[in-house]
Amino acid sequence: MNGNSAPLFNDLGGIYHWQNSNSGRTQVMGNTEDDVGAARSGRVRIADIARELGLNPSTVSRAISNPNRVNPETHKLVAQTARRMGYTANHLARSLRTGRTNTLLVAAPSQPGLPISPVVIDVLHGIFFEAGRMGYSVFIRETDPSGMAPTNRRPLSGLADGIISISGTAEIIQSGGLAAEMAHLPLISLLTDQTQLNIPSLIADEAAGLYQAADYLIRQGHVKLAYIAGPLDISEHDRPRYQGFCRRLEESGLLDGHVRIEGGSYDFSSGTRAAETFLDLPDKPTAVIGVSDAVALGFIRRIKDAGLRVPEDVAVIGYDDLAYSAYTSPSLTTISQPTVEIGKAGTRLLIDACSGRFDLKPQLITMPTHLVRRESA
Amino acid sequence: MNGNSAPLFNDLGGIYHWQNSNSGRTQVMGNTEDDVGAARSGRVRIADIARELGLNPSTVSRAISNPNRVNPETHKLVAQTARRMGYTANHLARSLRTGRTNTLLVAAPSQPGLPISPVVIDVLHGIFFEAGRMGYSVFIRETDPSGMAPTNRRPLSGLADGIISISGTAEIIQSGGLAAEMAHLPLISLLTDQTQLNIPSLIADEAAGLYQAADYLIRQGHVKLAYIAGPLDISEHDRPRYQGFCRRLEESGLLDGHVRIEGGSYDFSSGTRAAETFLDLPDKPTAVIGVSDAVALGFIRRIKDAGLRVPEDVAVIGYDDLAYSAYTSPSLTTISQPTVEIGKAGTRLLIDACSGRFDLKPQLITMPTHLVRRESA
DNA sequence: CTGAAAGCGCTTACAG
DNA sequence: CTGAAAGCGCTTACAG
Repeated sequence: MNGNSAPLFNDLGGIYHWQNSNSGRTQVMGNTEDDVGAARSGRVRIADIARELGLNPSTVSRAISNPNRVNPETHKLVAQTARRMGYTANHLARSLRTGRTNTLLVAAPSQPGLPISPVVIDVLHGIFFEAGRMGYSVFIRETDPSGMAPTNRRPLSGLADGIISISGTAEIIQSGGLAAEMAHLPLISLLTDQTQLNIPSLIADEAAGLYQAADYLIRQGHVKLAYIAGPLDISEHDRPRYQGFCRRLEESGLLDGHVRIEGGSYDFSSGTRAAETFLDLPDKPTAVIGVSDAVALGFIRRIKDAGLRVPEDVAVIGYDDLAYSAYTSPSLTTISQPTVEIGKAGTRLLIDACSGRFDLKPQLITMPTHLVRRESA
Repeated sequence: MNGNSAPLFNDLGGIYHWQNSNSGRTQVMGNTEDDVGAARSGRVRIADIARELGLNPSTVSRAISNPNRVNPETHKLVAQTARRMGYTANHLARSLRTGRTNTLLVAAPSQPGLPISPVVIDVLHGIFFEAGRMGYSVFIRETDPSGMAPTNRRPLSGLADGIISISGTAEIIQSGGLAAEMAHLPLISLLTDQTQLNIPSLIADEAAGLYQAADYLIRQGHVKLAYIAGPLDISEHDRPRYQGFCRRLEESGLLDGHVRIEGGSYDFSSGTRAAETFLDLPDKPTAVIGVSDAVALGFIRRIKDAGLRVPEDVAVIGYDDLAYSAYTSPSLTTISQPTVEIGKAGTRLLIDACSGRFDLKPQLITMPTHLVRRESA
C-alpha cells in the first residue's frame, strides 16, 4: 500500500487489517491482448469493428442496432466480430445521439444517518423488477428531507427518460437537485399523493387501511382506541392514516373517546416512547394502532416489559406488513400495502409514458390495502 | 385515461381507482416561457447561453466548468444567465467528452422475488453517503445469482468510473452484464472476499464474529453448541462463519459435540425450519448461533412456541445486528458488523482509485465485528 | 443494402 | 482572456 491509505482510514475511524492476496493469478475477465482499437480507454468502438471488417461505421452501427436493415451476412459477420472483440456499446454516446437513455431516475428519501426504509426498499424492488423486464436501468438519488446528509445536489441533466419519486414531497425532490429534470421529464410519485402539484401519483389507500384496522378492532368489541401517530411535518403519510382511523371511529360514535399519541417517527424507538405515554394514561385504551409496524413493535416490546399482555390486555395493530412482523412474539396483526406492486405499476406507467405509449395524466391511482390477521390483535 | 391503461393493470393484477386531481393548476417548477433555445428537448444548452450573451460557446463552457480561467466579469455574467435560463449541464455530453462520469456502478445481489437484504441496504447507505459527499452519483444494477429474475443484462459501457460489487461472486457479477465493464474499470468487492480473482475486497471479519459469539457462550458454561448454517452454494458467507465457530470450539475441545443444522437461507423461515430439526434432536444443545439475525429470530419464535425458554433453556445468538433485533422479545444478542462503514470505506477507496489518488491493489481489508449483548444469550 | 456526412452537447488544446 | 476547431462514440436521414 502507498502512504495515501492512512488518512483514509483515519477519517473513517476504523481498525483494519491488510492481508496479501494470493497474487500471481491473472484477471479472469477481459479482452484478449490481440484485440484491435483500444485508442483511448482500451475499449473497442464501432470504428474498430468497421476497420477490422473493411466496412463503414454506419453499417456496423446498423448491424448492431437495426439488424433487419442490413444484409443478413453482414449482420452475422458484425455480430461475430463484435463478440470476439468484446464490444459493448457506449451508453453515453448512444443516448446523447438518440435522446433516449433507457434509464429511470429514482428519488428515494432517507433520513440523515438512517438507511432507506424497508417500505421504500420494497418499492425499489418492484421498480428494479419491472425496469429490468423492460430493459431499463435505474439511477438512484437519495434525497434528504432534512438537508443534513451530504446528499448529492449536483443537478443532473440528460441521463434519464423519466423520474420516479418515492414518498417524496416537492421540497424533498428539489433537495435532490432534480428540479430541472422535473420540468422536462415525465414524473410519477409513488406512495405520496402529489396530484395537487399536478404530478401523477400512485399510492396505497392508507386511509382505507387504517379504516380496516379500526373496523376490525371495533368489531371485536373495543370501544376505546388509540392511534400512535407518525411525523406530521416531513411526510404525508400520517394524515390519511389518521383520517381513515377517525372515520371508522366516528361511524360508531367512538371518536370522542379516542387517544392520539404522538410517536414522532416511524421507527422502533418512537413506539417505545409512545408506550411511555400510554403507560401514564389513567384510562388506558384497550386497542392501539401504530402508524407503522416498527412503531407497533417498539410499543409492544415496552408494554410487555411493563407487564401488559398482548393482545389480552392491549390489542395492537401495525401498518406495513414487513417481513419480520410475522415472526415476532406475538406476531403482528397489521395492514399490508402493495408496495412491490406499486413499484412495478409505477415503473410500467412511467416507461410507457416515456415511449409515448401511454398518456400519463396528473391523476391519483389508489391501490388497495388489506388486514393481515396474526396474534397481536 | 385512454384505453391503454387496462392491459397494464390486467398484467399487474391490481384493483385500482382513478380519481380526478384538482386540475387547472400549472406545473410548479420549470422554465419560463421566454427562455431562449429549447431546440430539441426544451432544454437550455451552452450554445443558447452563448447566443444570448454574444459569446463563444467555449467561453461559456469555461466560465461554467473552469471559472478561474475566465474574466471574473464574464464568469459572473455567465453564471447569472445560466441560472436565469435554467441551465443544467448535460451529463452525457460532458462525460462523453471528458471520459469521466462521476458515477459509480453498484452491483447489488437480490434473490428472485425478494427485495435487497437489510445488510446490503446498510452497505448501500454507506455508499450513498460517501458518494454524495464526493460528488458522485450511483447507478444500481440488481444482480440475480439464480438467474430467475428479469434482471437487466444489457451490457453497459461508459457510464461509470468504477464498480462496487456487494456480496457478489464472479458469476453474480457476470449475470448483471458487467463483465465488460469489469475489464476496464476499477472494481472493489464489499462483504465478500474475491481476492482469489485479483479483486480488492473489503469485508467484515466474519470468522472473528462467530469466534466471538462462540467464545461468549463457552465462557458462560455452555458445552454443547449448535450452528444454524446459511446456504453453501450461493454465497461465501457461511464458510468463514462456520470456520470461526469451529475454531473456538476446538480450542476448548468442544468441537466433537457440536451440531451443524442446515437452515437453507438467511431468512426467518430458514430459522423456523432449523428449529424443527433442533426440536427433534434427542440430545439438545443449550446454545445456538444463527448465521443471521433473521434465522436466529425465526428459530427463537418456533422453539418458544414449543415451550422452550430463551435464554434459560436455549441461549441464542444472531449475526448482523439489524435494527429490529433490539426490540424483539427477547431482544437478540448478536454480532454487529460494520456494514455502513464498509460501504463508506469501499466507496472512498474506489473513488480515490478512479481519480488516481490511490493505488487499489487486489488485497483483502478486514473490518472488525463485535458482540452486542442483549437478552437472548 | 452500404457509404459519407452531419450532429447530439459538451470540453480542450491551439491560436491569437 | 476569448474564439474557432476538433472530437468524445454513436445514429440517422440522405444519396447512391
